[in-house]
Amino acid sequence: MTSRTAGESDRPRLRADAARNRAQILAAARTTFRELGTAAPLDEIARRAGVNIATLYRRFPDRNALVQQVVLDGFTLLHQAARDALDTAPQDPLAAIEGFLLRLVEERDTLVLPLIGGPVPTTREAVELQGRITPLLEELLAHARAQGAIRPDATPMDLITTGALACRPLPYLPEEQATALATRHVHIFVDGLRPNGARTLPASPTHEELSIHLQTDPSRS
Amino acid sequence: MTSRTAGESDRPRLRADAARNRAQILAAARTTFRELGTAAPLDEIARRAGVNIATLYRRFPDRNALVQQVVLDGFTLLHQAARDALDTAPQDPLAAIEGFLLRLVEERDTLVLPLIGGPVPTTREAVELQGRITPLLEELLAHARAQGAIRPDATPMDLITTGALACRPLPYLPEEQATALATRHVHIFVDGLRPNGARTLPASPTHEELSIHLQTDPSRS
Amino acid sequence: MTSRTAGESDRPRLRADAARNRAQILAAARTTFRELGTAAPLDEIARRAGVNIATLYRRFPDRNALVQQVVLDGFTLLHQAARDALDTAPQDPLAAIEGFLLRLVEERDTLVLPLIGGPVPTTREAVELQGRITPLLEELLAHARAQGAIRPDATPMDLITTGALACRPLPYLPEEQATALATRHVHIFVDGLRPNGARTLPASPTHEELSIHLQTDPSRS
Amino acid sequence: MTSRTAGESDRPRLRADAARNRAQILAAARTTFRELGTAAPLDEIARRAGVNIATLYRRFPDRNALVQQVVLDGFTLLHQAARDALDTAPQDPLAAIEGFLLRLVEERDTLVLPLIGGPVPTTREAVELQGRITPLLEELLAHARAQGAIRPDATPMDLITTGALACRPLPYLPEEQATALATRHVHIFVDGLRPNGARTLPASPTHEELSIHLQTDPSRS
DNA sequence: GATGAATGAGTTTTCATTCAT
DNA sequence: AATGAATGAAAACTCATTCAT
Repeated sequence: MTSRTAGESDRPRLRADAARNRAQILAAARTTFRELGTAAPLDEIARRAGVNIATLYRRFPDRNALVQQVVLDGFTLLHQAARDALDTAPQDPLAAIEGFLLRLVEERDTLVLPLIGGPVPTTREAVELQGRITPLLEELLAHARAQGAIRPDATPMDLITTGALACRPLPYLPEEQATALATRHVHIFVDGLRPNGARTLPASPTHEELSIHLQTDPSRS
Repeated sequence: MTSRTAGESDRPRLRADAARNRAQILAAARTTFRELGTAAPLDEIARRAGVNIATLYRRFPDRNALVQQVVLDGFTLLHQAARDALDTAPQDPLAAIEGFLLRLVEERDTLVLPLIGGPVPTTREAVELQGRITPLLEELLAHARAQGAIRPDATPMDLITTGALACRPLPYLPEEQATALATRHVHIFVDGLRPNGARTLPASPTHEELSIHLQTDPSRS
Repeated sequence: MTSRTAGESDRPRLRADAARNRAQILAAARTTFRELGTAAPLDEIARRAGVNIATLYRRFPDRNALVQQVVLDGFTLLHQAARDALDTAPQDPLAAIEGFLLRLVEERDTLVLPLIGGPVPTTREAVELQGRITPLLEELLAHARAQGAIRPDATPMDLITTGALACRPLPYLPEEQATALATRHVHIFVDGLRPNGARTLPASPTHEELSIHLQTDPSRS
Repeated sequence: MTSRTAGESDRPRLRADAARNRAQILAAARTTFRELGTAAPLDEIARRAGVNIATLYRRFPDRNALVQQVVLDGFTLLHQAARDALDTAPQDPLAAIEGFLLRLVEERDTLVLPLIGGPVPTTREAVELQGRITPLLEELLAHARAQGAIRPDATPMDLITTGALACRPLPYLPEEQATALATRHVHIFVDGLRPNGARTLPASPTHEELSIHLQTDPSRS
């Protein structure tokens, strides 16, 4: 991945140093949001990025602008991961699903915010991107179902839920160990997706039901 | 569960009204920490508990004292859930494991903090309790292995990781739907624990490796 | 000095435990006021006295009541010291003056407040007592002047100023050393009071000028 | 004295407006500490300095940083006064000593804190400066002794004690009258320093004994 | 008479945000 | 474009005071 972030193409090209600062701010924002939540002090983010707080404000006029860019970057990655998984799905769809989930775990530093539980995306770009992901996952599952490689009642929401959960920070563990644990978790989960001996799953809320609730932000965090 | 909270027995008995306030403060703290993180404003907790902020401070001299009591209460529940699961393990050990995980999901309001990723427990009581949980889970797994009901490489840490992940708040969803999604997730995960067709799991960090890192708190949150 | 404090005779006799508490509160108040000023937390005084804050409030309805009692006790001591000095003045008036000042230094724990720089006395009793002290000191000086034992321009205010200064806490020094330094200081000062080779002193504000200003309290401290 | 304060040279140069604010904060701190003690509300200091409380915090991260700078400024003045006194000592050493003490009284607004009884200096700079003062006073006394102008047993500590006492605020008196009283006091004290008829002084704690105790701060005040 | 408890009103400290350099 | 500086507003924490036991 390059240092340019999603959605940047609309904007006038930044001076080299400004672009570097912007990237550093976003990187600092991601790790800080992961550790302290999206209510984390902006000072702290600026400090970690090595820039003055006023520089952060010049790039992102308010907290939400920063949060939304982080969200958008996350959705971009998520979308890309789903597309890439779809490419390999015809050969081994379950491996493709597992690869998709493991990639989310690996890149979860970039993904803190966009999954269930993150802030509601409010930019047009992010909302559109979000809408394009579920169909891709549905398609991924369709491949697997067609080959009898998966229990028939698994849904895109189950994959998103798993991504959301497995990407959550386990903040008191070093990266390596947290990744190892999350990887094992995904591994077992994917084994549970196989059809042999699968029990019937309890009912899932529909995507529509979920969407209704994804529009209101209960808090700043 | 009674309204008395863990560890209270050491302390001089509180007056009835004070005990009520204390319980309300802890309940408010749990929901607030879930929603806003452990850096949440203490005012907010006091407001939700219906007491003055100074009353909160009288009971809990600083934020950490409150956090630690919430952690302790969580470990108490976790310990009890493990013990109860062990009671039913002889009949159907996998059902006991699933019941254990689903109980954590159901009672996750009380469990926000004590699992991996929560604040490091610093009180003697909490540390002791924490240390007693892994052996119980090991015993639970031993039952399942003895009956050939589970893949042999699953560890207590896998169960704790799953509990930690599945209990994480999905804050933009109403309780009911979040519970439904987490329940399905656990269901699939438990199916993945069965031995038939299980692939070999990647390596797990050992309990010792993990313990080393659970002693330092990178931040207040 | 007994454990009864000045002005107590007006009040109904206290129960033995209450009297003990009252004395402990006053002792704690004196040391606390010396260390932290009269704005010191009343909690702290109650804590040092080993009683509940509400008990302090029962004895002294507000901070000023406590301060005034400490002031009154101080004036009582000051008055007594002046009277005692006067008794020995005929033999050696300069020794009497020195004895007076050194006694103030020794008992300065009880004297923190009543001298120049302390809170303005507002109770009738304290004001009366205060008014009786200057004449006693004037008489003491008259003896000394009559015997040619002192420079003629020294005034009661000079003695009070010296008492006020020498009684000030030097809080980072242990009692013993602070007393030693103050004792030497008084010693040298009294040598400076002798008439031989005395230079003329600069003008003193009159007692009347000073009195005017002693009626307003610039702050709570 | 210029508007720059001691120790500033280490720091990056402040912007002109910031330097002005800093000086105003220190001036306000000095008068406020004199009146209310070092536990005085920092709001009050900010208010008197005409700046926002947050501006005060930007310059001085906590109360102690402010206190220490005031201490340091005081030591700087004290050191300078001792050096200046030494310049005039050869002609009339006793006048030099008296001038030294009277200068402290006159400038006592700047000197509230650094003498015995003030907060223990904790910065390297202040400790060094403090250590350089006693030898200067010893030299001053040596001149006086060499000319037979002073009682032989007077020590630097006696001068420091006198400075400490004479500089103490007499807060219920207007400056002018407090100065007049302190001036008379110093005058008499210096007369007491002369050798003629001097009695032997009681023992003094040594400088070493005192130093031991000057390293622990019994309280914030 | 004494105390545990509660609270309202501070004071301290931090943070988001804007402005001047 | 970036930063040092300032500030108002919020949050953390303390204290004086009163009440109920």
